[in-house]
Amino acid sequence: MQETPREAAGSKSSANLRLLPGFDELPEPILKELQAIVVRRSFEAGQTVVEADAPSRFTCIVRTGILRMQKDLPDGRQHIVGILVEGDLFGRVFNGNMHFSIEAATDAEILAFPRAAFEALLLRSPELDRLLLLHLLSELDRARDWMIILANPKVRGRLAGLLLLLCTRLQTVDHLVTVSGRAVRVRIPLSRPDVAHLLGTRVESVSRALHALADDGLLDIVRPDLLEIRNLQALTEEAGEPDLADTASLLRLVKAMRKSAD
Amino acid sequence: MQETPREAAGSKSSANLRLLPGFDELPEPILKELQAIVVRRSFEAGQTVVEADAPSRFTCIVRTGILRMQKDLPDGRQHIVGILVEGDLFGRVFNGNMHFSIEAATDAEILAFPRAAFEALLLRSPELDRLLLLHLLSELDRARDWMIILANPKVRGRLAGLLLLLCTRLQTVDHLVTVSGRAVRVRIPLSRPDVAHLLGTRVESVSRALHALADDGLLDIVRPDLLEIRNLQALTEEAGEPDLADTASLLRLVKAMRKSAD
DNA sequence: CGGTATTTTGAGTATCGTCAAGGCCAGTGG
DNA sequence: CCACTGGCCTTGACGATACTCAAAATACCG
Repeated sequence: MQETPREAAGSKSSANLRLLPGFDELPEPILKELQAIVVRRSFEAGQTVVEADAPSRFTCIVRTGILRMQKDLPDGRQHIVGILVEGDLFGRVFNGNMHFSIEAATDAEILAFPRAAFEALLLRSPELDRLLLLHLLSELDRARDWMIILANPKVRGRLAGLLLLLCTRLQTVDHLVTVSGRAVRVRIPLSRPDVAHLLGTRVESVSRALHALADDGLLDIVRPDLLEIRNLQALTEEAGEPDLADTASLLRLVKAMRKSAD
Repeated sequence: MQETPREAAGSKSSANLRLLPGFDELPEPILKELQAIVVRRSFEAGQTVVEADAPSRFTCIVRTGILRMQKDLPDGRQHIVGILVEGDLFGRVFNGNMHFSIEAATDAEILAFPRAAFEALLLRSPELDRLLLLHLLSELDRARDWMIILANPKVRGRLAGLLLLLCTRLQTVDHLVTVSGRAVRVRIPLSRPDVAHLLGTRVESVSRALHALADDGLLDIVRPDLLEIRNLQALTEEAGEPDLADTASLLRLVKAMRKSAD
């Protein structure tokens, strides 16, 4: 929140917190209080949302768009350690600063809760507290899924893992994942350098791996940032991640494909 | 907790919870209640502590030894996604099963809290709840540190990152890290296959990378599992992780080296 | 339609994975 | 006490993969 947001204020009605995952189960008074302190902020692609190691004055939830979580190195390079999408939560609570900076990968809108007020609310509401706890647990699981993807020795495998992750995570987001005919369309909301960095490789290798997958018929490259996955099954095998295959959300995707194919 | 522990019971006096990080700040009555429900369990190296996707009946803290967190694949292979050491916490709370299994990498002792009782306590004690929250946050940070290490394109760099991580994390554990003269001695509590798997590579490459670092004078290999790091600075450069260098704990190490060298 | 940024392709080299053989150490049994 | 054995770690050789640098092609934007 160091940069000046393009648009500052947020009215209570503008952001219906109840629509956020999990928030619909919070008791009415807590929701009201949250509504009272929330501020909506907009960022353009490329803007810095939070600087690393800066005292975090807000706890935030992503409303639209995609953010990049990264570690900045003194020499100017930066390591991407994750992406944040709709419904994701970030910003420290209680103590400590974030060790990572956050940038808008696309134009984005976030809901910010002033930290002090949020923490006070957290202490008073076990439900909110529990919501946060559960969110952190799933976040942790996802970080470990990343580790598995990154531990794949071949770029092809890591790329396949990334694509599957995008399929499962971006399903509910915008129109990034759509099922058309026998294929799944995915729009990749990251530039090639970002993808390369995320996978611990170079743009050239990403390009080659992607085209290799295309040559093998696993997917079509409609545009550099728009793919049509033709063989989800084969992709999970490339990723060496049978577990990603039976993710509930991926199954739903397959079902949607079948239905769409009829 | 699927396997039969070698030793079952645990007396209240046997485990002083106050010694665990953070626990000393809990209010007296909560500590008492925790003492009342805690069970101490021992495992031999190689034993399974928790099976993946099994309903987790305990929330646990590692007391001694080292555990391996891994994802089991249907074909029998397994991906290591992290290690747990003294003071680390594992086991789901509130909902969901762990997606990972946990095995003892060395002989280990854990403190287990029956889940129902622990969760009840969690709801009553904001302090305990907050302790858990903070723990999860730091766990998340560590998972992201892992991602950065794994994103290093070269095995040398990943290995360097692992060694630094071990230096910072195992400092307080057993006698795994000691400062002798101008060097830091590290005992690696993992077999070569485990290290290779963790770094997404093969044992041969680990061996070569390690000996390459030794040839360049960054470290000495006393025994395959016992290293003497001679140039911490150069190692951080290999890891491409300047941030690991100014970790408070690493600085303490350097200071200890200076003092020891005098 | 031109100019810029991004992506792709190409060629050469370094690194890594793979397979196979060799060395080291601890435990076993003569 | 010493040979034998099996597990781990290391070394060597070769092919596959990926990184590097350079150039071309494509997409993007005015």
